[in-house]
Amino acid sequence: MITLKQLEALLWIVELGTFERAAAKLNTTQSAISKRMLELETSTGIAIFDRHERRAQLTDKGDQVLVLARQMLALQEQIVSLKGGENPPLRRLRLGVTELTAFTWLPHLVSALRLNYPNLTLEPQVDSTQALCESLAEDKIDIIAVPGTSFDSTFTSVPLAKVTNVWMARPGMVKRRHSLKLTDLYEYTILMQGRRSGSGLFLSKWMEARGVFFPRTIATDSLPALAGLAAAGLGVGYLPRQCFQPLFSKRMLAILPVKPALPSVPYSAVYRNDRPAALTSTTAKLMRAVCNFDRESAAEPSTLIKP
Amino acid sequence: MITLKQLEALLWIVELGTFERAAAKLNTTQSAISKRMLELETSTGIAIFDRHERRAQLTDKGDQVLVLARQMLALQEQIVSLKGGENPPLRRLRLGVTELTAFTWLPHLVSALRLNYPNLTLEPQVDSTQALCESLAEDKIDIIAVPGTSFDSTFTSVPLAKVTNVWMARPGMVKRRHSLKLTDLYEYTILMQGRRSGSGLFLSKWMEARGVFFPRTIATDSLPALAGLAAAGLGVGYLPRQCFQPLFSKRMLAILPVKPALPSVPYSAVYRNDRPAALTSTTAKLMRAVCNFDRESAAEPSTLIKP
DNA sequence: CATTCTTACGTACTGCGTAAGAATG
DNA sequence: CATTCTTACGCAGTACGTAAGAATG
Repeated sequence: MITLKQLEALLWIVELGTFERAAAKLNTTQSAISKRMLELETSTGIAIFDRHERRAQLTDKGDQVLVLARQMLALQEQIVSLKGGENPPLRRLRLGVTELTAFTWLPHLVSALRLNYPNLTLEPQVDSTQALCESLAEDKIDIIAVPGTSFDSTFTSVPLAKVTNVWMARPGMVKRRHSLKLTDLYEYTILMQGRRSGSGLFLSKWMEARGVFFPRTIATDSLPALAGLAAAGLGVGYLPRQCFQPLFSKRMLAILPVKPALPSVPYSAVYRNDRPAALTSTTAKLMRAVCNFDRESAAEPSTLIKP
Repeated sequence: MITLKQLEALLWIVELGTFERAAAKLNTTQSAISKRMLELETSTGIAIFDRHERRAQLTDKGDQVLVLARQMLALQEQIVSLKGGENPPLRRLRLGVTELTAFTWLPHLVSALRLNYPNLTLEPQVDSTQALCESLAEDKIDIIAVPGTSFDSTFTSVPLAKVTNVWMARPGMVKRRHSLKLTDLYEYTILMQGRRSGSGLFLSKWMEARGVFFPRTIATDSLPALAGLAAAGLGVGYLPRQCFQPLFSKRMLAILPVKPALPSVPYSAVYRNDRPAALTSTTAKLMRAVCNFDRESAAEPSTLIKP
């Protein structure tokens, strides 16, 4: 096990030239310094000193260790220096969501955040999954809610709800009411999300892997546009069930019983590990709470805007 | 004293939610984990966990500590991973010197480096002190030899020789041969190095501080130009004694016995702390060796070019 | 009352200091 | 022979494990 004491000793040995002087600097004995270095070498398995002369002569690798040791000790000082400094109160949260989220539980989330952090300035941003991920990687955004589950280890991802998509069309447009197969839809124009959207990509891959290729498709990243096209009878849409409940109840769209059902799309909240996570992690928890609540209630989009 | 064990425990507590699970992950007991955290808190003086509920709830500062802890543990892994990797052999050294050095002991240094590192590619660069310091800060150069002694703590500086400047003029140009004062030179045009050069700046400041202002001066950054002007009888030059020995012996320039003597200019070799220093630190030692040798021998510039 | 963190206490062990040993120049 | 790193050995303090206690919901 590497210890900071070992690295500190290494630093002063190099700085002062001998074990003796480093020991004096650290208020201990040469013996202790020597043993710290031996322990450092055995625990890392790296020859740090060139021992064929009895001198504190660094090897090339020891030199590289030294560089990293300096960085670690600098971090240690940073931790200690946190003691004094006051933390500026949380004031800004840049959150990124996809269009689907913006339609459904974003208003809920905003209300919940306002309750928990009255002084918080929210900067929501609606964009494609791809763009959101890039913004997060560039540290231009603090937390995003996107389709997908596995992310780089430099991020933390919290699973949210799964989004269920359904086949829908204008009532009466598709003749047979029961047990449709995917191939039965080949004669229609298929309306679905583009591949820049995470859900669209997820489902496109799933279908490709099973050899399902629709002859005519219209792909857009705008959900309202797709819904409008479907309601206008231009084709069959495969869209998230949750956000079009009002269109179903008004009989402007009907759900088609297609089998097999395509898989539902898992969403995750994702934030960086290398930033303070106090705000982002609680936001992620709030996201999970509000979107699970939503899945059960399935309220109309319009009603969600009220706090 | 902060230990890596403590930080590792902190990481897993946050990752897994409870002390219990962190203990299981680290093959120890909750008790040990609890004590590591208490010790971390007392040693840093920072409240890391919010203790008013019995939960592993980070405070804002604990959150900031976590970010730094992640970085430290990442560095630890980097150190361990050094074990396997082979170090690419040293092959390139970008060294920056001032004009004076280029004239005097740079050839010596190059020979010495060639002896010690036969496969080394040298990239010498001659520029003003200011430009060299900037290049070093931007990591465009590995080591520089410049006037000055105190530098930022992110650099290591090794003292080299002191450069002695002397007043010189064409023989017979200045009437009185003994005990000249600085004010006696006011009637002549003074030839000295510009303020972009470290030595020029150093001496200008020294003279300013003592109220010495020469009415007519010519300042250039080119030493040969100054020497040429002095030899041509255009004025009195204040220039490093070392590099014009041949002009003295050929009676083209004479040293003026001006008192008080201006201070000699200390030179240092400077290199970054945040890069492997194996090559740069030995280069600095070689520099000290060759330039001290030079000060005693005071050989002609032309003879120094031979290895 | 179950979960979860803290405290108490005895133990094992790691790291240290003293002092002697070995290697280098 | 002086300097400098390593080894040996006994000690002390630290960190740990078991087990009980306290606080929370």
